[in-house]
Amino acid sequence: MHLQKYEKIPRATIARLAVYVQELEVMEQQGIKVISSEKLAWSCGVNPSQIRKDLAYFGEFGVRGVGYYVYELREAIKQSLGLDRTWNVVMVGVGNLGRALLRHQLLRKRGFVIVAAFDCDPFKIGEEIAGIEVQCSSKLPQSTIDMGVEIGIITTPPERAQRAANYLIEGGIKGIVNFAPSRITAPENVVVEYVDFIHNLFSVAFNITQHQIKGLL
Amino acid sequence: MHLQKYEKIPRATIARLAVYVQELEVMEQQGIKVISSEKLAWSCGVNPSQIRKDLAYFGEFGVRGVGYYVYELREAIKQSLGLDRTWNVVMVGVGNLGRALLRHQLLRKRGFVIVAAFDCDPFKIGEEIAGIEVQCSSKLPQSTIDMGVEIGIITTPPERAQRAANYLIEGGIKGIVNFAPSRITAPENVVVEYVDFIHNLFSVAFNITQHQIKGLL
DNA sequence: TATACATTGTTAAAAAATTCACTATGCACC
DNA sequence: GGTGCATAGTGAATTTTTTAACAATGTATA
Repeated sequence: MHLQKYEKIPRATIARLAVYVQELEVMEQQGIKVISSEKLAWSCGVNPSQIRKDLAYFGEFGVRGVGYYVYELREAIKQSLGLDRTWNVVMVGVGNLGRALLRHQLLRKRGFVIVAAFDCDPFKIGEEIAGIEVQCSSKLPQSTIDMGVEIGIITTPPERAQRAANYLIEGGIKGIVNFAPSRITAPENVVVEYVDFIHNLFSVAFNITQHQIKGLL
Repeated sequence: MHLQKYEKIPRATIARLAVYVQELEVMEQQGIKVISSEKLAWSCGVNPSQIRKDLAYFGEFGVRGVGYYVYELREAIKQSLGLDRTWNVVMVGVGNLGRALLRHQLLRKRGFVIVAAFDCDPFKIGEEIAGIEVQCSSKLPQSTIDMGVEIGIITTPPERAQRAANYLIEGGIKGIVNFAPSRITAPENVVVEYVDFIHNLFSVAFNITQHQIKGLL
């Protein structure tokens, strides 16, 4: 096992590594066996040094004068990110987005297996989606403890996100991905990550506006 | 209208401004009229200076010794981001995620109105979701031109993302939000933004692993 | 009107991230 | 085995972003 240099790794590096994995998989499917940092950089839209630096946090994976072996690099990155295993996930809040995620194939393909789904709406409880039966939220803490679940996904409306988080925390969860557009508070030892694609729409809207302003100057 | 100082604005600032808007709305609902950068910072999980700096890119919105008027600040930020209008959006790819977004209320609430949806699957064409009829992708370029659409959302499988992008570009779109896990190429004048929540799961998984390693040391 | 206080706006310092430039090294071919 | 070439790894320089510190200024009170 490659031993990571003990140094704080930038958040941005983690995000990029995920992109590298993605692109390496595409290359693998295309039958490409070896890739240089320059070509990989080009297809990921980053600088080649950036890639080499990002990888350097975790070890040496390339061959000088040659490049990186696609398969090996991908595996090495996945291992570095802790993705050489599967993670059990529970979901709280079975609305439109929740359903879409439950049915989403890619999650499982990436090693994230949704093992249970919870909602507080009596009309939803008992419903089966993608082979998973929706359970009452009050059962959440005990279930996650029993099943040894480590990650929770929140897809409730924003006003119920904190309550969902509390259930998850009570259930001994270690990390939360919050899709609800609201901040939540959690103890230090619980990792919280926010997903909000409205931000990306904001960003696009802003950049379009900027482009137009620049065009006028 | 507040004139933005002509200076490049960090991407991270834009993302944070979106968070500020979110939290300001929560505060407004709670009847809070005035807020200091310190309190807002606390609830957004950032540093107070950060907030003041972020806002300074766009103008002066606060009152020294008092703070910021919640309503005014929110409006000012929205205006700064180009969100004091509605944006017409089209969607390409009506799978699970696409359907969820079509039914999502928050998009419209934020001023992003999905005016048309396209898919290349004959079984989906003609279907109506949330009041929008799915059309054949080949009609996309002409439709977006006719409707004056500026933003396109791609929710196709990754292998069809580039084709979707090409249609959108042909249709004179100005910005793309790509939910498919694959990079796309577009001309300079088209803004592209990627959304991939798998990254966030990766990040959580990684951080959990790190926590545990740190715990062992 | 002056004084105290709170909090912004802003400049300077610090920290972090990115990019550059160069060194080291593996491979292919002679 | 030696030479040339390509490309990874890395330390230094640069750029960007964040944080801290403080000066400016509006409000409230006497």
